[in-house]
Amino acid sequence: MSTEGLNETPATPETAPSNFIRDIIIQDNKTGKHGGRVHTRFPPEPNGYLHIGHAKSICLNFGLAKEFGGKCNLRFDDTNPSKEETEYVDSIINDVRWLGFDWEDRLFYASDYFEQLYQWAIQLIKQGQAYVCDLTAEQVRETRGTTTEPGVESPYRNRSAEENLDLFQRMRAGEFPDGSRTLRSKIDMASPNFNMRDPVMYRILRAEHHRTGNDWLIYPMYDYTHGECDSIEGITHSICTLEFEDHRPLYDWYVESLGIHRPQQIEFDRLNLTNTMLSKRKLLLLVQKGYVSGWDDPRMPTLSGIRRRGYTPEALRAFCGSIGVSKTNGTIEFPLLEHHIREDLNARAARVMAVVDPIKVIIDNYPDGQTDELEAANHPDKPEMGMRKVPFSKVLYIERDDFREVPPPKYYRLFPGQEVRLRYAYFIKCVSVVKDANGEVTEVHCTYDPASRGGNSPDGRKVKSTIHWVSAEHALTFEARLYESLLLEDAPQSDDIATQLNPTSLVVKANAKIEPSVKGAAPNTHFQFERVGYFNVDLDSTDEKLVCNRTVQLKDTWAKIAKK
RNA sequence: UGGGAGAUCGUUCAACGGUAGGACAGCAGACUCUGACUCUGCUUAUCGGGGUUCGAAUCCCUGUCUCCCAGCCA
Repeated sequence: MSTEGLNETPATPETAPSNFIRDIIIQDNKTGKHGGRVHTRFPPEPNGYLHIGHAKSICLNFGLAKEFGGKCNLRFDDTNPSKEETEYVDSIINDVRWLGFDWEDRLFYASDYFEQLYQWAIQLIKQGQAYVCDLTAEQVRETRGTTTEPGVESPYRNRSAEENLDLFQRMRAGEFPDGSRTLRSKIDMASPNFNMRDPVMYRILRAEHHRTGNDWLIYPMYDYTHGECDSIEGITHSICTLEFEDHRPLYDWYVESLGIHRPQQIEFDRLNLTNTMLSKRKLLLLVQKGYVSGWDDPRMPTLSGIRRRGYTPEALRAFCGSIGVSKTNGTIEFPLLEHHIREDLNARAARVMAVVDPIKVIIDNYPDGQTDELEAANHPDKPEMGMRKVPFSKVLYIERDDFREVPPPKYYRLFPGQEVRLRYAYFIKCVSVVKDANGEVTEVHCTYDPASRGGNSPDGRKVKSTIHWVSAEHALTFEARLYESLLLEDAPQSDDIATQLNPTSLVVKANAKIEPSVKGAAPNTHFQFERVGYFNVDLDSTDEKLVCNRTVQLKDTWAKIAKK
C-alpha cells in the first residue's frame, strides 16, 4: 500500500547499533530470567493519531521481538472512555500495519480485562491493600502532601474489608454519583514517591466506552491496569518512556501484591524532533482549531500525515533504527529524518521532469508545429527501470529560477548569451528576452543546436549546466503543494499555537507543468521531479486535476552558494 | 529545596578498565546530461574538581547543570 510507484523494495539494512535495552534482553536470556522468552507490546491509548514519536516505540518493540525470535502484541490502553474513540483505534491499526509490523492474532484491549481487573481489585481489598475512599478529588489533592511533607492518610483508610467490598460492589452497581468515591491502594502516604501515596485504582465515571458501551460505571486507572495487562499477556519486557520511571515501583507493587507474573518495565527516552510538535494534545488542537486540514494533513507529524506527504515506511524504519535508544533527553535534528527519506526515494523513485514555477522559453530556430520525441531514463542508476519518451517542441517551460537576466556570480544556468543543456534534449543559447509593462520577463528566446539532439554536441563542447523543461503544448498542468515546517523556526515558546505557525508552511503552485508521461499516476505514486525534489501524488488528485505533494526537497548546493 | 533519571563532536548514538568511533549537519574538493547521487579529505567532544589504577569516558568521592513527578489522564 505504501510503495506504489516505487521499484522493488530494497532490503533496508535495519541492523540498529546495540542499545541498553537490547543489552538487558541479552543479559536476561543468558541468565534465563524469562525462560529465554522475549515478549513485548506496543500499548497506545486510542485518543489520537500515532505520530513519529510512536514510530520509535513501535520499531523498538516489534523490532526487538523480531530480533530475538519473540512476539510483540498490539494492545489498546483504553481505560479512559472520555477520551477514546473507535476512529483512533482504526487509524492506529492501519498505521502500525503501514509501518510494516504484524501482531498476528495478538490484538488486545485493556478493556478485554476489565472483569479480571475488577476481581483482582477485590483480592487486594480482601488482602487489606485497597480501600474505598469518600474524599473528593480536591480533598485527595490537598491531602497528598508536597515534595517535602508527607501526605495525610484518608479518614476512610481503615475501613474493614467487608465494608470496602460492599462499597466497591455498589460503586460498580452505580449507586454513587461520578467522582464521589474511589478505590485506592493502601500503600504509604509518606512515600517520597507520589505514586505510592495511596494511588487511585478506580474512579466512578459514567461515560460510554467505545467497546464496552455502558457496561461499566467504574474504570481502572493506568497504573492499576498496565502491569496486570502485561502480566496476563505474558509480557517479559514492558518498554515505556522515561516519565514512567517513577511509576515502576507501583507497577511492581501491583503484580507482586497480586502474586502474578511480573514483567520487567524498562524506560527509554521519548523522541523529540527539532521544530516538530510531538504531543497528541497539541496535535489535537491543530486539528480542532482548523490550522491543518486534518490528522492526515501532509504537514502533520502523524504517521497518516507523513504517509500522505510521501514518506515511506522503509525510510521511517531506517530513521528509527539510526537514532538509537537511550535515557538521554535529547532532540533529533529534523534533517536526519529528511536524510533517510531522500536516501530511500533516491534509490527507488522514478525520475520525471516537472516545472513548478514556469517561465516560457521559445526556441526561435525550431520549426513551428514540429514535435520531437526524446528518450529519457526513468532512473539514472537503474537501467532496469527503463526509458520513456518525452515530447519536445518550439515552446517550452523551464523553472523561473533557472533563468536570470543578470546572473549572479557562479550562476551556471541560463542567461543572455549563455548556452545550457536541456536535459535529454538539446543545447540552447539565450538570445533575447521579452518583458511585460512591469519589466517582468515573460519570454526567454533561445536558439537550439540541432546537432546536439539527445543532449550532446558532436564537437564535444561542454556546457556548465543541464536544466529540466517541459513542452508547453504537451505538458499537463498540475497543482504542486510545497510544504515547509508547520512551525516557525524560532517559534516563541507559548501555549498560543497560532503565534508559532509558519505562514508559508503550505504554498500552492496551481499552474505547475509536468511531462505527459505521469498522466493517470495513482495516488501516493512517488517521483523525483528532477532537480526539484521528491513528490508524490496526493489523495486529492482526480483524472482532471493532478495534485502532487513535495515530500522533501533535493539537497541544493546552489542555494547555499547563492546565499553567500 | 523530597524523590526519580540523565550529562561523550553542533546534533545523536557507540566505545562496558586498554588507540574516543559512526551517522546527520558543516566546510573543502573530485565526479556528473539532476549544483542530485556517489566519492575523497577536513574541522569539532568525554560537565567541573579530587581520588583508585601501569592505564579511567568507563570504578569511587564531590560539586554543577538538565529532565521528570503532587490527574479521579495515559
